[in-house]
Amino acid sequence: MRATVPITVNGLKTACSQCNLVELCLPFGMADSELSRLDELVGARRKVKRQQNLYRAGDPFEAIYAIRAGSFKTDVLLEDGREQVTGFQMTGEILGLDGISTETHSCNAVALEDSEVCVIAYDKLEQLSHEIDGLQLQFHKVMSREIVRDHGVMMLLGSMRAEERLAAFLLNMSQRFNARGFSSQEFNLRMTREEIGSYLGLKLETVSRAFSRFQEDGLISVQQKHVLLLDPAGLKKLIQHQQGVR
Amino acid sequence: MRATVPITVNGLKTACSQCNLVELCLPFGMADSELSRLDELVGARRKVKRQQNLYRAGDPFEAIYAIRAGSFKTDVLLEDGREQVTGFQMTGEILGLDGISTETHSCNAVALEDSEVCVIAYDKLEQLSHEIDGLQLQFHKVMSREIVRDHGVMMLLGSMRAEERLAAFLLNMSQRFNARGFSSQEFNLRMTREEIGSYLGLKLETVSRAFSRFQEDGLISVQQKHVLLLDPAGLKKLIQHQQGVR
DNA sequence: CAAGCTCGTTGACCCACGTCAACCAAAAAA
DNA sequence: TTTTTTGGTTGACGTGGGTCAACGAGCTTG
Repeated sequence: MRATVPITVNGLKTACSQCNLVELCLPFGMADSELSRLDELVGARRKVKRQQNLYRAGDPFEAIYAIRAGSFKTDVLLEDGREQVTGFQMTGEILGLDGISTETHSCNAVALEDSEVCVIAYDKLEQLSHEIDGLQLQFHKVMSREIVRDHGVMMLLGSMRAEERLAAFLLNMSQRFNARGFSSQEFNLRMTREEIGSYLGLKLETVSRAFSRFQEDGLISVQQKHVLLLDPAGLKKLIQHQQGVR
Repeated sequence: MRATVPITVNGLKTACSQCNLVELCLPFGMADSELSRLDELVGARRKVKRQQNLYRAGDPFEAIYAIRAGSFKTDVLLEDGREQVTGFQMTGEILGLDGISTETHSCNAVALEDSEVCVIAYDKLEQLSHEIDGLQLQFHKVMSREIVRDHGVMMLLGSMRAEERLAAFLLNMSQRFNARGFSSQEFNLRMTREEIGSYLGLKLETVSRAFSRFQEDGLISVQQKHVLLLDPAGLKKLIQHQQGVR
């Protein structure tokens, strides 16, 4: 069992209008005039240390969270202990949408490194959505994007072979690092082989072997969590032209 | 290539307030006073014949759809022709949410039988959500429920073995038929073994074999699309106590 | 009411990935 | 620093489910 309590809430508010993540986050695409009204939306920021939960399955739903710094994984647990990682989230991405439907969170959100989130009280979001036109649309887009992303993961899990899954995963990470101003070729993964495996429906050994295979084939260079994409086009080709199994 | 055009739009409007699907559909949980205002939401109904598309990946997004009668599947296609069924939808369920994020549908929706949907123009929904308090919340819940459902499918695909997947699928269908006033023990599936297989990340032969195995073990009785659940508890146990593979 | 379909079942065989185990490198703790 | 723990790699081997193929039962269409 991991410690759950020691989570710091710090009072210093951040204005969305002055946040450099604005073009990745909930306010993306909103007019400046609307943007300033958003500043009342973020109640507080909250720090979450590595390995700590932002929330757990079963927790009452009160707020959604925008990642200000760091990264998270979300997962679902079966009674018998099996874990399925349902996603990895980076700065600007929104956590907690699963809680709206039953007013109870249905998955766990765990920080992969020391992180910080903006707490967005859901009732305030609802209320402001009535008033600010662009906010409602943006929020709907965020939820819809999550649904589309989930369909992509189903495609991965249901129809692709191990190496295709890992290739798709690496290209996805690359694209997301790039969108955040980091290199698309070189990055450090924040999750373990086991977590990648859980996400991709594979055992950690299979993930490790696929990494090694890619390196042998000159597609990437890996050392532990450090990844260098030498041939992104090659990875893309692997997904499209490889014979599917299932 | 399948015919795409011959889809009937019929003018006769249905009031949500008089629809018997109200407690399964978007308006679920809304006050009567709010409900009557909803009637302006549904523009028209549209019939979709078996095997025809309600919409296709790439179509511009304009509306979401509530299923009035019949059933659908949604799927995603890879360039090389691989298909992943992302869901099966029944009466009262909402289709088209994937389109909001990019204003373009990202999957295909195909009728499994002759069906009928209520067309809900998205701009009208947005507008009414500003005015009717309960509507916004309900819509958010519908989207959130879809996200939670998707996580469940990821669990299936990523962490369960073939027989567990099929057991979970059958119990899910049973529960949904039951919610619609049909028997939870006996029902007719609307999809083929291949479609079930695609949804569950299995080949049709594996699905067929799992059906046969369940029948041998006295858990169900199957003949083609007709299913009789003889021992739902046994199916449940299979999911919880079986050793997971992945 | 045949003649074609499409869909489902079953068997024989095979392979991608899981399992088990040994080992090493990094990171954390002492 | 040394010790311990955690995470990653690699090999040998086993198996769940994929592949290929034959066949039969319902629908559908003429």
